[in-house]
Amino acid sequence: MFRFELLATDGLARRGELHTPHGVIQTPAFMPVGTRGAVKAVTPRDLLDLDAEIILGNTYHLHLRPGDDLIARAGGLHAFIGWDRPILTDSGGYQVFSLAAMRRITEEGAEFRSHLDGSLHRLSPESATDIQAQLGSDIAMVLDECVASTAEVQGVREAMLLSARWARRARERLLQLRESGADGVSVTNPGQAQFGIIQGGIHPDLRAESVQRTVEIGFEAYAIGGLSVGEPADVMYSVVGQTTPRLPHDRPRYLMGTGMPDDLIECVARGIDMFDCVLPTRNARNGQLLTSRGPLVIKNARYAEDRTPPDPACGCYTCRHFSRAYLRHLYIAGEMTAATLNSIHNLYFYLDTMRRIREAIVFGTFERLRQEFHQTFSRRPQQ
RNA sequence: UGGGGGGUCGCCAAGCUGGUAAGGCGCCUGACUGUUACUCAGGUCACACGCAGGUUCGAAUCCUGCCCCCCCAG
Repeated sequence: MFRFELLATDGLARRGELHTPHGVIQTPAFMPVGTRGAVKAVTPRDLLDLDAEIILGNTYHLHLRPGDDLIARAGGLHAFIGWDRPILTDSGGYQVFSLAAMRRITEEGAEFRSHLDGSLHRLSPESATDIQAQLGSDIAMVLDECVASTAEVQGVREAMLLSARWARRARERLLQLRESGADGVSVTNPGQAQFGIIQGGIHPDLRAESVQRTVEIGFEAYAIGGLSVGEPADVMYSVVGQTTPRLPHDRPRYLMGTGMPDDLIECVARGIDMFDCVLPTRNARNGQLLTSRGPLVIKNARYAEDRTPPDPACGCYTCRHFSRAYLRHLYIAGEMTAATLNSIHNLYFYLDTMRRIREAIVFGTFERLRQEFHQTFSRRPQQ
């Protein structure tokens, strides 16, 4: 059911197709994040119009609310949220990191204080796997421990080793579920794939060891976690560049949580096939539009009477119909349509960039696209 | 006309047993990378406290007069 087909390469960049129970994903791919079963501010119809081929959901968040049991009874996450294309569920590993103040880590797993009501919850490699089986996503992630890239080497090493031990348990659990199921666990998507996660911070030797320990377990694909968490961009590129050559050539590589548009190009250039990031949607809600020339802060006063579209080069619904002046007004006035229109634009920009990347790889012009992109795109806000 | 209350930054609002003007909102920037539509960080922000005098070393704070606003009663 799950299958990855490598269609073409251009340098280290790869063009492929990922087959899942709910359809095919063209890679390199960007996956919009829909933590709680919804990509914030947009409708599934918008996502279809944008031609998003896969979205994310989050194990931790959906487990707390509305609960994976409820979702399983509803027929699984796809049925529950009205989205019949592929879904990837993150394991909650990132919440181990982002909710650091509210959790405790042991060999067994992670204990969380719910950010909703303070109640205590446990997430183990096994339960994170069970929860995702009930959600019925097409791709499940193993539970891992993500640490800050600036953490002490020893701590990074321990987290990497723990993540590897957890990965083995998660895999064993999944195989067990595939064999015979388990009491109280509904497997709502028998064709679900499971990705392992490479950790090791910014240390090449730890990354190498993590790859070895994770790959020997055997997963449908491998993700690189623990990046874009504070380290400079060039350090991140370097770690990616040192890690992908060690990963199986015939399996997808998924860089978790990244990034800015130029990050995507640079990491495709280093052999990454899949990305997800909250940046386009979160920043849209905070008034930052990402354009071919760089970030545009739509809330700035300078756009108060600017009747041009956010990005004249963009073909999205927002840019075809609305002016910077109007979008600024919506943002300043606190209209929720601002979040919607901005999110549509940013997602279009990301997805369209991926389309152009895919096309360039096929035509063998990826390097030229990469250079042109850097020539026009600047991380500094522009007008 | 009588009685009561009040006039401090664009708005709201501390201070008013005198000692040399809080804060909030707004506005302007920025941050945001496996997401609480959250939030955070800077900046701007009254040689000035309705007006005019007086007392005092010193007054938004005390005194006098005037102007204006609100409420109640006519």
